[in-house]
Amino acid sequence: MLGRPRKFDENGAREVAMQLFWAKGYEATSLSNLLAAMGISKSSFYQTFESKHTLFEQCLNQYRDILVSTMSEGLANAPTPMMFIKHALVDVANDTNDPLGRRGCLMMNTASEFSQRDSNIARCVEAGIQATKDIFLQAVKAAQADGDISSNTRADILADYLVTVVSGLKSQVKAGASRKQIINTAEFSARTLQEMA
Amino acid sequence: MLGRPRKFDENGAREVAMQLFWAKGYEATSLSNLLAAMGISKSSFYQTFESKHTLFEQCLNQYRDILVSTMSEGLANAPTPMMFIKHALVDVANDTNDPLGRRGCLMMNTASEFSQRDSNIARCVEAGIQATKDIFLQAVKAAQADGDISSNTRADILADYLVTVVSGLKSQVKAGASRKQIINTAEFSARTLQEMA
DNA sequence: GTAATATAGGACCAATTAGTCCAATTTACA
DNA sequence: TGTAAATTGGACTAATTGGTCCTATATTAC
Repeated sequence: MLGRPRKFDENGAREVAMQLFWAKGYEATSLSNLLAAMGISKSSFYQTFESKHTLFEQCLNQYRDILVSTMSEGLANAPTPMMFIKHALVDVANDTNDPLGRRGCLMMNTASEFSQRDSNIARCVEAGIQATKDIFLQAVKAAQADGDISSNTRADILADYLVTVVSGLKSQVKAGASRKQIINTAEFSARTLQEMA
Repeated sequence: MLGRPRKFDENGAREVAMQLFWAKGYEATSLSNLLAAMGISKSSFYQTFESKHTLFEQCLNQYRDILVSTMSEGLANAPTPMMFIKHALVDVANDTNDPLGRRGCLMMNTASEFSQRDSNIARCVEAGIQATKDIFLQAVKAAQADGDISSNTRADILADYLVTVVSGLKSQVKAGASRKQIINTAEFSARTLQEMA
């Protein structure tokens, strides 16, 4: 470990970048935006992160990791699997509180921005979605075992359904939906799981 | 009506532009892309459409109009309101057939790209979503009157739910979901409406 | 024929983009 | 003290962006 040590915190800088990409998207986040927010020089940027595109991939992976571990912990710590599921739905309503919450989900935003033109990124997003789906799948199976959800419908179908509804809710928030509306939709969706024959 | 008449079809050119914006998004569609696809010169473009931004707004409105009238006709021509609703859900699966279908919904794409930074566009998108919601609201009320959907849940909540699920399905298609998966989710969602107490 | 308009093409512009490179400086450790 | 590495800042590219403007030409109505 020779030479001058790095002055800024690489992970911290990446976190800042992730927040920016999340709020504005990849293209709309210029290099100048990044440098200003990260508080480093262009030279340091390229030496540390190689390119804007590379940094973005790292941010996307980091977002996925945080999302997956947050959900995993949420499931593990929830009183019941069903309450985890219900919380995952209803909690989206809290995104309506401040403009920052209206950013949507970085993975879905990324799918929207360029799943069509960058197969690398597309695969990354698909893997991320699959990871969240797996957690929902665990939760559904456990809730079915508990009797909170009927076993008449296959767990994997319900997991797909949950991913779809959550991403729909996030989209609606980004498009301007009211808190009340999100709560209503989320609660109804949760009820569908509980009350379906 | 003096002078030389316009050689190209203005509406046709706008339609071509809309398809491009739909597939690639606003920023990623450059002026050169537009000119090439529309088959007109830069001079004609600016004389006819004023600016890229103006043209985009026109395309967005056109998309909304077509969407709304297609849905209205679909509802009017459907054997029953419930079958219209079910079709609206399941039909999303057809978007998985060719890459063109994986473009998602122009209104939701637009919300994702810049609902945060252009309040004009944001209002336009909100109005469009409201318009589709109104059609679902009609359909739900009619289906409730038919007894195909229980009246235990307020119709407007179910309309919000439908908009959310459809936009979630479209997102999933854009993110790479399989046809089978979309069908499963769509059919389950339709069932929730029919079987909820 | 003339006025009015649309056309294509190209010159031009100012701004921005991501990215490279270099020089000067700073900081550590051996 | 010397070497390795990280720092900043600025000069510099090459390309692209949306947009303006001008010229020359074509096509119509009157």
